[in-house]
Amino acid sequence: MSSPRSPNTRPNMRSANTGLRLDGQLCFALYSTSLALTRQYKPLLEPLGLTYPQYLALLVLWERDALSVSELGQRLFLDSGTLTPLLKRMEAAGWLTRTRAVDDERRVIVALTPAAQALRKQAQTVSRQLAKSTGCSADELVDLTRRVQQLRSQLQADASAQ
Amino acid sequence: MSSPRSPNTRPNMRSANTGLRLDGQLCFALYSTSLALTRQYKPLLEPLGLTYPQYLALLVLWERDALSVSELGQRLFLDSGTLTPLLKRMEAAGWLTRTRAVDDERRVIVALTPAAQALRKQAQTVSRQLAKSTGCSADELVDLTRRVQQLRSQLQADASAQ
DNA sequence: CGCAATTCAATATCTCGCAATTTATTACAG
DNA sequence: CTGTAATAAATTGCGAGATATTGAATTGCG
Repeated sequence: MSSPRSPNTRPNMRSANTGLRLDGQLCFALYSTSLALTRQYKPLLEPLGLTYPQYLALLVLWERDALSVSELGQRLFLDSGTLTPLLKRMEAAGWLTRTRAVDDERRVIVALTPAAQALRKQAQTVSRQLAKSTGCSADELVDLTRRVQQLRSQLQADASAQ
Repeated sequence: MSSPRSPNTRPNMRSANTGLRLDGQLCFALYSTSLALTRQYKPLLEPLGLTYPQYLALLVLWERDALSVSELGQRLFLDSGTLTPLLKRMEAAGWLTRTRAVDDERRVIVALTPAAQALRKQAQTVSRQLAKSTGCSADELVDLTRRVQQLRSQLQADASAQ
């Protein structure tokens, strides 16, 4: 298979359509790499009975359990309309419980079951395999992560500024 | 906040859950940033009658028109099962035509309509606005793009190696 | 009490990926 | 050649995700 990198990609010379190409490459790079990462996770998570967004939700809840839907959404940058069906599937699979808060019945508290807590160790194996797939050193991963996070912050600051 | 050693982020020494946290941050950073970018594009693309993946397909076709479905899929890293309904919607919207190749009737050739070609100029406006939203310099964008692309290549090399 | 804000749920549309199917082409055995 | 098997390309169906819109229940405050 030939490399997907197009031979006429020259970031140094700036032609008239630089703006379109440049942004095209950045948005597309993030998009396609995120999808590639999802594909990479899939076979690792499948034996555990998890999808990739479900795994991300567990990552959050392993660090801080018993969050409300909106608190979880803040950490995942996802809407409640996205989370509700996802959490229902996870509840049906036995990973968590959804109960109304006693002090405020509008809030739904999401709490992990013992099964989900026991899963944490296996997830470490998954994450180690993934880190290997990236072929990057720990320092490279940290640096890249920080840059991408910074970009996300910028985008959100810009979005809320409007 | 640009000190080389952030005080609350210590990637080098860590306890047992290092791998899990590290990878969690990278995969999640890419995932959430890609979604944030999609959200940023949405209001800009909506008046044009385009979704984000449709815009990406146009980016490819503006550079090289008259591709087959699988060739387009190779450039977008997407399956034909994903592209077929997307392309049908774009055909219904009048952006492109889908015709069987005369020399090999298995292949479906996707070609832009004049309307889609005329859209290219407006898309440059969109991309300029986006570049502004990132708050990054052109050099920063180029560098970040290259790193993310490299990560994608690594992931795919690893995936096909299995 | 009445009204606005908050929180989640229900619905509809568009993506994504995989597996199974259909249709076309190619290879090959006879 | 010819018929059949293998291969290739696209489509279809299914389950899961994201998003926006709408709506309903709850809370808080004037």
